Order: sequence, then C-alpha cells, then structure tokens
Amino acid sequence: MSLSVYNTLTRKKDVFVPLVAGKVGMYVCGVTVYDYCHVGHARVMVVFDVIHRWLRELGFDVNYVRNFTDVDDKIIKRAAERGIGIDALTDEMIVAFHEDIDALGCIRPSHEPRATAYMDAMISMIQKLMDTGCAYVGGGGDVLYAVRDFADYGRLSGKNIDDLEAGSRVDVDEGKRDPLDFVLWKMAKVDEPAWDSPWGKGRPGWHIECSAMSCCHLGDTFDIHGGGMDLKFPHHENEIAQARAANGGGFARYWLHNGFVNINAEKMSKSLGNFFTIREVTKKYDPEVLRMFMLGTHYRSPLDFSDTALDVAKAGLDRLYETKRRLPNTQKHSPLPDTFSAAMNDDFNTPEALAVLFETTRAINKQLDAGQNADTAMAAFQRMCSLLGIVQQDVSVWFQSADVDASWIEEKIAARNQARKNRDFALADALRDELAASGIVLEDGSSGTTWKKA
RNA sequence: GGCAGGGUAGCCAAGUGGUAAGGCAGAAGUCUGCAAAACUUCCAUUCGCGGGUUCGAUUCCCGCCCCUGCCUCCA
Repeated sequence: MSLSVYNTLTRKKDVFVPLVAGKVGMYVCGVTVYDYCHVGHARVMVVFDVIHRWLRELGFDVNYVRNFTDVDDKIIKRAAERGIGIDALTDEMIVAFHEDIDALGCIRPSHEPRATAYMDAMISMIQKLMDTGCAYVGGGGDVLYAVRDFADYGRLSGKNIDDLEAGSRVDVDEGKRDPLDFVLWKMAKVDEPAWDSPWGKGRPGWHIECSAMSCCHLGDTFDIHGGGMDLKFPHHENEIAQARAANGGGFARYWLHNGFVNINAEKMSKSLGNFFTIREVTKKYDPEVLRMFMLGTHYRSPLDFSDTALDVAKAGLDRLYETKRRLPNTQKHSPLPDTFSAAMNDDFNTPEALAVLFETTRAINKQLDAGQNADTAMAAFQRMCSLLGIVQQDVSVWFQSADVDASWIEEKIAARNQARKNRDFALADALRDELAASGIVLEDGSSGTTWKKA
C-alpha cells in the first residue's frame, strides 16, 4: 500500500516517493507574527500536523520545517502603533502562536526558523539572482525579480503571464520592467528596521525568505512544500522562480495546498474581518473540538466554520470518549485497520479515516455489551486516535472539568441515591433536574452513578 | 474577463463505471423506577439541470445553471 498525494504541480494524485529513501523533507509556510492566529491558520497547522504524523507512521524520518515571517510591512506598522520594537512584537506573537498551536495538539516541527535569522542566506540568494541576470535594481532602488526570464513562471498556479497582465490588478510601479516583477530586497525608509546589503540598507521581500530557509534546512531539492491555497499564487510561484533560478533547478517536488476555512461560504480572512482567533474559539470549545472539526473534512476542501459545526464535532468526540471511558486503555497491540491506512494513504483522507474509527467504536461497545474482551479493537482505537491527535485527554478531564463544585455534585448524587433506595422517585428526579440545570448529566450504571458535563 | 475547485439525505461529509461510508439530528425497540450512555432497526430508487457514450453513470464526455477561490496582502 503506497502513499499518494495530490500534487498541485501535476494536478493529480502522485505516488509519493521521497528523494532519499526513508527520509522526508517538508517545508510549510507558517504565519506572519503580528497578531493572534485565527481558525484559518489553525487549519494549516492541523492539516500538516496530521500529514507529519502519518509520514512518521509510515516510517519516514521527517525533517519538518515551518517558518515565522518576523519582518514585513504589517509587523512594522503594528509595532509602530503599539510603540514597541518589531522584535518585542514578534517574540510576543510567537509565544502566543505556540500556546494556540500546542493546544490544538500539533507536534512541533523539527525547525521553526525566523526570517530575520537568515539575512545572509537571503542576500546570498539574491546575489546569485543578480549574477545570473534574473534580478535587477529597479527605479526606486529595490531589487526586483524579472519574471519574464523564468520560463516556467505560472506553472504551479496554472497561470499564463499574459493572462495575468491582461486582467492585472497589480499597481504599475515605474521602477519595474514588468508589472509582475516582484521585490527581492526592499529599500528601507527612515525609521524602518533595516539590514545591510550590497544594494543598500533594507529588508527582504516576502517570498525570498521561504526559498532561502527551505533550501538552508532541506537542501536545494526536497520533497514536500505546503501551505494554504491562497499561497499558490503569487507566493509559491515566486518561491519556485527564485529558488530554481538561483540554484539551477530543483526545489520542492510535491506541492500540497489546504483549502480555506469559510464563514457563511466566504473565506475567513484578516482583510475581510470575518475571522475568529483560535483563543476566542477555545474559550468556548475545547481545542480538541476545533481539531476534530477540521479532520471531518478533507484537507483540500473548503470548511465552513460555525457553532453548529463545532457542536457536531463535539458530539462526535463525546461518543469516542464514551468508549474510552468504558475501557480507558489497553496494553495490547494491534495493527491499524487496513481501511484506515488506505484512507490515510489516499491523500490523507481523514473523513474516511474517522469513519473507520467510528466503526471501531461501535465494535468495541458491542463487544463490551456482550461481556467480551475488546482489547484488540481498543488497541486499534488508541492507535487511530493517536495518529489523528484526538481523544488524547483523560476521560475525567474531558467529561468533568466543569466549573462546578464536584463535592456539591457528589452530595446531590448521594442524596438522590438515598431517595431512589426509598423509592421516592419524585425527590430523586428533582435532584437530578437540579443538577441538569447546572449542566450536569447523571448516569446510573451497574457500578453506581457517574456524572458528566452536558 | 482569465484560471482553478465545487454542487451527494434535515445538517456535515466520504465515495465508486455495477447500483450510495461515517457523524450529527430524528423515529421505534432493548436496557432503566424514569432517564443517560450503549446496542438493534429505520432514515437519499438517488447524487445541481439537460443531453450523450455504455449492457449499466452519481462516477466518463458535451452544454447549461449556481457557488467559492486565485488573478493585490492573505493560511
């Protein structure tokens, strides 16, 4: 059974064969750290976390690199508004990023390079582009990349340079030879953070950082490059142009792009202002709910965000945790169901994988209901949950971490059970209703009464 | 306008040239004092619309309608 991945470059599912047997180099475009992450960012992190986990499960030694863009116009503007330096802002936002993404159960990448730590690499790449004639100094002093000189320009995004120019929304900059040319090195204005370069004090353009950092960590040619759909053009197109021109070919072999998170069928984005930050959402929902919500849709499809959708994700998790509650763990080992592996190997089909998990859940419950040993199925259940990064908390935490007084609940339960013993069901039901009003649900089992959050 | 991706039950969402996974919600039953949870059964003769290819299409082809995205920063 081999892994197939949808490759944006070829527009089809390709069998995944790494450059070096047993090893995978994967670069994912991270975030620009000037504000808190929203749910759209969370999707990229969760999607590639699952991909990362599955690649490791397949036995690959994965070198997973995800960058931080820690210098750009938005950062400079925000830092100025707050009256702090850009480092203070980006340091703060990186800490927040880690809090949010860790909460979502994402394993940290092997490396998380910050753009500002790679100035030399970027400058050296730009110098190579100048040497080969692909780059030039424009009218305003900025160093620009001449897209016309790169024959393959537009291949990744399926665009044709002339079509782009025809419907161009790009501001025509007098300093550019071609409106599509993009900035490699931007001259600093007064009071802006700047670094020395052969072309004067300035800062890198957005695209060059990813080309430089990916090649530094993974080599000129590596396996996987990922990110959100919106990065296909121009960001990834430009990355390819820069890296291939500078290194004489190569660069990423498989390009993976995840779909957007939408709100009312419209893309969630900063510019539209229709976004929710991860921390806003996780105030109301457990982070695992957000993760479950994302796994329920294939990573390349759009995902519509709503409270209803999160409620559904929570209900699904509740069902899985109910099973975990019945059989908290087993030391037994079991292979993954073939159907699960097949789903994951088919371009990381998590909805299909979840279906297998739910089927396993039913099988376990059935066996337990019949008084049979369910350890084998439970072992498979645990492995699947672990690979998907869900159902990772203690059952008691999941069901009982309420903002209520546990001893008060226990008192009510004791009183109710006394009433039940006296066959005073009116009183018993009243006590149960009282707890229900506080969001507590009771369950009378053969071994006593337990409670959980609604 | 150019390019790309979609339209599957009340909702979410997989999928296949051979007759529609899974989840949520809903209905009935088992269990229970009653519930809850679990289990069982039921819940799309049908996959945007119209043609075509085929023994057979939701799945392939053509046309149409609708939605979204990219073409500027964007995960």
